[in-house]
Amino acid sequence: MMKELAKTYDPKAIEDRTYAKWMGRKYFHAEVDRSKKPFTIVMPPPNITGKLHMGHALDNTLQDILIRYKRMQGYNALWIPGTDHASISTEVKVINKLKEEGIDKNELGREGFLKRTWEWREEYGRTIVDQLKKIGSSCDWDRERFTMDEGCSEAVLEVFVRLYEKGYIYKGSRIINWCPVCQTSISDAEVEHEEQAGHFWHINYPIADGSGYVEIATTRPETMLGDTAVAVNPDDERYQHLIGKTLKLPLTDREIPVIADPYVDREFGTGCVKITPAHDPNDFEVGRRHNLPEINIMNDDATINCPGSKYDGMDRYQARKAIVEDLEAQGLLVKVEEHVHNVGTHDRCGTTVEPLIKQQWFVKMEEMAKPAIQAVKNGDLTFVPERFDKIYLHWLENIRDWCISRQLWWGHRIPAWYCDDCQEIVVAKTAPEVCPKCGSTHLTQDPDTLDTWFSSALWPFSTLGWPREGEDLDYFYPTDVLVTGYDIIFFWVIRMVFSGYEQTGKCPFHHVLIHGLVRDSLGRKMSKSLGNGIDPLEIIDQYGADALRLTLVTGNAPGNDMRFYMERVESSRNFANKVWNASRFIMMNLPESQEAELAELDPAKLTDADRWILSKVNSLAKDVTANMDNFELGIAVQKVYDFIWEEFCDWYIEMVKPRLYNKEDETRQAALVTLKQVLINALKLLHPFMPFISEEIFCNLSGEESIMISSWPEYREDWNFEKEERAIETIKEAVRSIRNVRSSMNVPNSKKATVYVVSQDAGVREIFENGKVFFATLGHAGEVLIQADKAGIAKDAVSALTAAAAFYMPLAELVDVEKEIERLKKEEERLTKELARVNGMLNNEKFVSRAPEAKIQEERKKQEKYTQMMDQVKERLAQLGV
RNA sequence: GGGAUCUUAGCUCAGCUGGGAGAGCAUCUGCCUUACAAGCAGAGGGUCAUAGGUUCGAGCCCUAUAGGUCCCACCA
Repeated sequence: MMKELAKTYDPKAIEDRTYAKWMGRKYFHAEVDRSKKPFTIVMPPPNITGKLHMGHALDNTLQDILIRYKRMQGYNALWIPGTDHASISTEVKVINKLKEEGIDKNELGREGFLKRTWEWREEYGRTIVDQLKKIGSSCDWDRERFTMDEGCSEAVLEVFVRLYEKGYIYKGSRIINWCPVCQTSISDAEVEHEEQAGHFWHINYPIADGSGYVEIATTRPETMLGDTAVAVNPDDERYQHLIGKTLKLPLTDREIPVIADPYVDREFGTGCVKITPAHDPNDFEVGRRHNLPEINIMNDDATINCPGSKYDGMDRYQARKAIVEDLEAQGLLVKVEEHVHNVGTHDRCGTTVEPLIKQQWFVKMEEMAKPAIQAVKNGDLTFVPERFDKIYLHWLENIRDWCISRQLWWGHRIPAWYCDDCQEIVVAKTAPEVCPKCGSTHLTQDPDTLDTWFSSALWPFSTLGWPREGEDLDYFYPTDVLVTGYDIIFFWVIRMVFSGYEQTGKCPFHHVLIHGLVRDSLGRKMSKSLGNGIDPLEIIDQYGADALRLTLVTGNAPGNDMRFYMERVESSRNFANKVWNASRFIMMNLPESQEAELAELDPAKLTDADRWILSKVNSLAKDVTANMDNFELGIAVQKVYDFIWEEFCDWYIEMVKPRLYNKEDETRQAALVTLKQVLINALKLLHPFMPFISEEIFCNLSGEESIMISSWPEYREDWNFEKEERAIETIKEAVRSIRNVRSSMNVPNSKKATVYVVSQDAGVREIFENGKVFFATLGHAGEVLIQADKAGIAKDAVSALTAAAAFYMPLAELVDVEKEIERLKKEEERLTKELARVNGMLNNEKFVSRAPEAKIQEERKKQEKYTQMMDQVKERLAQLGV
């Protein structure tokens, strides 16, 4: 009985079953094993805010490729999966969900809200895990983690306390970015600058002594309610007389001084700047330098806080309008200019952020940034592609303190307690019983939680058991590669690096493989609001996970964005089908009873074709391995693709068919063994990219347990057959040339022609003698006659010429002499050009004296070849009377 | 304002350290050849954005210019 496979590849019938098999056999699980080298990847934990999108599919496909490759190479490969609590994003989602139920967050209270959020987490965390499994991720689910699980939370507390004790975490009243909608502080990294068309309002501030006005310009007139000075440049001769004078702040009854500060750019605007320390980061600095009062004029929801004024309680934009109108009414509005400026918005909700002065917790960055900068400079940490070095370094070299407290409930609560009696601050991993200063038992924990990235920053080691010492940490840490998108280098990669150095003394990973965004076919970001997102699961459902993975990993360079086309998925699916059918063909021919005998490959019985394809798959393994090691995954899989489709299917399988069909052929066994060997090796090289189909075929074919625990093909000297490679390439060229001629003459395949092969070179004749059969099967030849001269060949035979030989086919009734002359002329033209190029190079003394010897030899060979071909063409043309 | 990146076949993109321009899709012409029509065989199609430079040799390195995309930045 022959093995029968379905005619087309059906991923659905295979994928879930295969994944379940892998899980059942614990192939993804890794334990400390000192006899093997570890290879570790931590998964960037997807947010539990919803479903996986195409970006996740890409990110995890890349990681899975690397981890499967290393596992096959014999490493103890560990890929740690997990999810992120994503504090603010999740909190917003849950709030919205509650809203739909008519529940307000505050009604529920902190406890109740957290309970609901944990329920949310259970549900979405599970969905995400299921989706990761669907794409074939071979991560160790026994080690699945969550940023708010017990271990990660302990790590967070430990780090917070350590940094606090070291003075690296402090609480302070500083200007921070405030989101009036989310009602929380956010870090600099979370502010997105957006160019907006606005106005530049020029306003006169009257000088208190009545001697005139000072004209200032502002884009945010409402903030004038909080002005506490007007600044000019100390060197600005225009305004020397104003320094020290007092101005009447319009719309208020306050008077403010004119101060001199080098921050002011004399060239910009009027050269006079209103200073609002409580609502602008620059003004804040100026204010602190000059001990100016900081007047907060805004509530947390961005309404005006100005008791007693008509603007009190107004929304910020409403107030802006009212203030401009009032100034105009008083004749103080000088002019209004159109002005495009950058406005900071909150990356989660798009709301314009307000700089506000608040008590917050900060991480001092200066010291911790140093080793992270060094890491890239001394090569301990490399980015792929390299250009991201600069982005990383630039950010770190200009880093500012990190605001880590958030006015949210979902997240790690800040481990700080305040004594109700003496206001002492106690920072500790567990709640203190009494105040260490006054002994009071009335202590209240800080209500705030930590920035979600505070816990993600510890992910590479918290997931391995840190802060507890242990075998896992010792063995698997530091990890090897981090795979992530360029969009979170600032948020995450940088923070992991400095945290890794600070807490463990080591860089948490050696390489960062950066990928871009998956965009829609028009190049737009996939987004909910546009509705242009493509669900990876739908693609898997329709085309299979392997097709999706292949699509995501090909046709784009690392770090670049890619467009997602259905046509590309289809072409990936077609490749899967090709692999499937090639395998089906081979298995149909394998006799089940003799499988055991097939295992061994007897070099003595191999034909040129066998050796050629073995040699090809051998160098393929070498090339692909090199590409994998350089993280050139797209190039690697492209080579496997080309090999399987072109060399193996279109050439080798076609060449081998006559031997298979003839049961008496004494090289039949060798062909079968070679087919099987080459296919197995190709499947192994393909496995990291297309795990399901490669597993299914491999197991059917080899009877072995699983391809994912088989060994990665290595280059072997005994499969290096240069002579046979050349022989088969010569034959391929001949076949192509014959096909070409037949096609241009519209000779139907059914018309078999006698082929005369003419070459004066005995070695060449031998090659063709050995490959005679290929003219019949691949070139639709009848009889094949190999000879040293043109004896017996009809004058009107059609010719096909290659460098090695000339081929003549007497197709008298079909010959179109005009056409053949035309073809030969074209060839002559081409050869003339080629010869001109080669001769130009070789006649150039400078080339001959300076180019490497190998290159010169190469060109000489070409010169010889083209000259030969040219002679043949000329001879043939002469024969035809031209 | 600073920086990165891109400009290659009709479309989308590859092209690793400089040594004769590639793929997929699309187009055209033949083929249901007993693994595959999700296939096979063939063909057409590109002064590699522009201008200089380095080099024996440039899609690749350098400089400038134009256009696109993105990131960073406290010019009110």
